Amino acid sequence: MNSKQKRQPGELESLVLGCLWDAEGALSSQEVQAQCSKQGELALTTVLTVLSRLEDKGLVTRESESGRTLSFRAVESREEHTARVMLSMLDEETNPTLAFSHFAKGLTKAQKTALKKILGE
Amino acid sequence: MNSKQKRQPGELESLVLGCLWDAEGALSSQEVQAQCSKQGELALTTVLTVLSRLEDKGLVTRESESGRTLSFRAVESREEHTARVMLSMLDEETNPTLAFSHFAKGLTKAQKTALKKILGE
DNA sequence: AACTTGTTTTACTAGTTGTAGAATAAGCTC
DNA sequence: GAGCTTATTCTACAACTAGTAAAACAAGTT
Repeated sequence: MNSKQKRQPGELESLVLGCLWDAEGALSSQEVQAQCSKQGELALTTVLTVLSRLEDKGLVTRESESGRTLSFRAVESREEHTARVMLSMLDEETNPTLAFSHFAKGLTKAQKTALKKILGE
Repeated sequence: MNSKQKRQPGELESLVLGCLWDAEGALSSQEVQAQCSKQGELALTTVLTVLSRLEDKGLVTRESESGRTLSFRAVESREEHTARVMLSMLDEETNPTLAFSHFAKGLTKAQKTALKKILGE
C-alpha cells in the first residue's frame, strides 16, 4: 500500500541524506526508515533504493558489519557538503571577489563575526 | 536537422543563462543563439524554449522593445546568483560556523584575503 | 495578399526521482 | 538440511525535468 504523498523531486533524497547527517555514525536501513518515517510512512525498499542512488552519487557508503546487515553512512558531514558545494560554485566564478561582496551583504552580523574569526586564524 | 549532442541535464540551461550573464545588457533570441552555438549548433526554437523555462524559474525576464522582437536578460548577475545560492545553503545549516570552517580551508590565499577585506569594511 | 521573420505550441525522447512489489540471498530453527 | 525469516537487490512504473526542434501562429513588409 502506498501513501503517494507528492514530494518535490529531490526531496526524498534530501530527507534520507539528512537522516544520515543527523546520525552520529552509520545507520541500518531500518534505522533510516524509522527516522525518515517521522514525515510519513515509507516502505523499507523505498529507503534502500534511495540509499543506493545516494551511493551511486558518492554521497553515501555502505559497510557490512555483522554478516547480513548493512550500515549506511554519509561520506561527508552536512557542513563539509555545504562547504564543498559553496567552494565549487566559487571555482566557476570569474570574479569571486564580486561574489564575496554580494555574499557578505547577505550574512547576519553573527555569521560575519564567526567567519571573520575563522579567517583570522 | 539535429545534432543530438548528448548534454548533461541542466547543461543547456546553464549555457543559455551563462550567455545572458556574460552579456552586458539584454539579448535577442538570435543573439543568444549565436553565443550558445559556439558550442555546437542549436535551433532558434530550442533557445527560445530554454529561455521560457528559465523565465518560469524566475532567472530570466523578457522585455519587448521594438515591436515584435523580444529581449531577454538575466534577473541576477552571475555573482549575485552564486552569492544567493551560497547564502540559502547556509540558511539550512544548523551549524554555520562549522560550515565556514570547512569553507575557509578550501579557499585560496587570494580568496581568503579578498573575503577578509570585504568583511572588514 | 503574399512573404518573411520572430514567437508560441506541441511533441517526443531520455533521464531522474518517488515509490514499492517481486525475487533473491543469507541466516536461523528444528 | 529443509523450511522460515528477514535483509538486500531487481524490476517496474508514474510523474517530472530537460534537450531538442518541427509545426503553427502572429505581426510587419513588400
